[in-house]
Amino acid sequence: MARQAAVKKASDLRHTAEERRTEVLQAAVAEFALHGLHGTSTEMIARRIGISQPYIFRLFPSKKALFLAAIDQCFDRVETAFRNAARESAKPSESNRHTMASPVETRLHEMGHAYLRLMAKRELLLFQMQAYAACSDEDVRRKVKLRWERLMKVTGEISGASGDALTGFFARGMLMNVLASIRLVPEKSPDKWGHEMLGYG
Amino acid sequence: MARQAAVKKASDLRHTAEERRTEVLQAAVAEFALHGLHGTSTEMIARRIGISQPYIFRLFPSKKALFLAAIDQCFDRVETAFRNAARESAKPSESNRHTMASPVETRLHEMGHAYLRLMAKRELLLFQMQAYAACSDEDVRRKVKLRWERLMKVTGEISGASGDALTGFFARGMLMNVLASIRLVPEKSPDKWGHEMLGYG
DNA sequence: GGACTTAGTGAGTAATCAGTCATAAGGAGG
DNA sequence: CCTCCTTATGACTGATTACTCACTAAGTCC
Repeated sequence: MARQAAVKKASDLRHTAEERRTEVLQAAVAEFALHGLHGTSTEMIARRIGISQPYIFRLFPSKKALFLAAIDQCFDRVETAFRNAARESAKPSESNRHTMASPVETRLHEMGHAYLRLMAKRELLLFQMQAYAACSDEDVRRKVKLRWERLMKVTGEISGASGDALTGFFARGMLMNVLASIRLVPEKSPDKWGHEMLGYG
Repeated sequence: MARQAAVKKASDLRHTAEERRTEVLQAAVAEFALHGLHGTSTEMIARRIGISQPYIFRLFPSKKALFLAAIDQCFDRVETAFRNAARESAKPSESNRHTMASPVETRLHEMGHAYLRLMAKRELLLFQMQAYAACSDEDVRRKVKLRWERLMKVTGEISGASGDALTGFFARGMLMNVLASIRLVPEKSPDKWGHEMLGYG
């Protein structure tokens, strides 16, 4: 509290390199989400957290390496959200006790909601689109492909969903991504829309 | 024919401005598809068709204007393909005479195939992803949103599909876009995959 | 308090960028 | 031949870029 009037730098204190790396990664996701790999300068990322631009290159070997790390972080967050949702839906609760749905359907449905909640912040959503767009770069493509395969595998395992239901699940997710990117949402309330997107239309 | 040994420029002849505009637009789609709005330089576009970079700015007021024109062109191509597919599927043919499907299903199915054929070239596919990614720019977003609304409306009208079937149709399309962008195709043959994507899995 | 490590920066560099402008050059009509 | 319009370019500019490097300063251990 006493620091309040320290005047100068936003980042008064020295942090550990690991803390900084985390900060940079977070800022990178936010900036890359808005302007993409080529549209984002390392200067923009640095300014966002109040460090000097050269310091980025002490923490990450190159801009692309930072972008690749951001991809990993985003897929990690989705994967974690899915795992938590599946674990939650295992125990009976107010959200699923009144349905007649099969456990597989319940789990998928819960995971869909978790995805909606994650994407509501728009940052992950937009970054995802930037990652797909940057796939002409072979390194980016390799990483995104790897994480997609893993995500589909994991999702299938923890939900128990078959190939067809799984395809439908991801298809709806991707449509939602696009429509949310362009802010095109059916006239009805977005909540209802999200609900329908999950297969309850 | 006599010109063959003229040595110097790829574009020997002078063209009309309108012809050039078309060439530039085509080249722009190809380059933007690979490297995005910010990753593509006007120099790259110019080189692709053998004109000087400044001449681009005689034909289009700015790089962004060119990008916006490219968006229109791509949506036009999809829309045309859909219209043709719907018209084709109206008359009985070997591709639909043996099915028990309703006319609406037949039309949607045919339009899905038309989309697959369009996207097979990958150029439109990748450009589409770049357009979505560039939607943090308000002008881009407005244009893409407008064309999406129009495409959904037109698709509904000419196929006769209801809201739900339509959502499923576009959802599958978007999943296909993403999976094709990252070249992630189920183990099975891509043909079969495409077929399943259209709802025959 | 001195030696050493780690966090962090200021100043620079060579390259690339979108966009401007003066001007060349091809072709059509006289 | 000359005139005139359109197509097209070379040379340029000021801004921005990813990335480097020599350096400072904050902690830390003895």
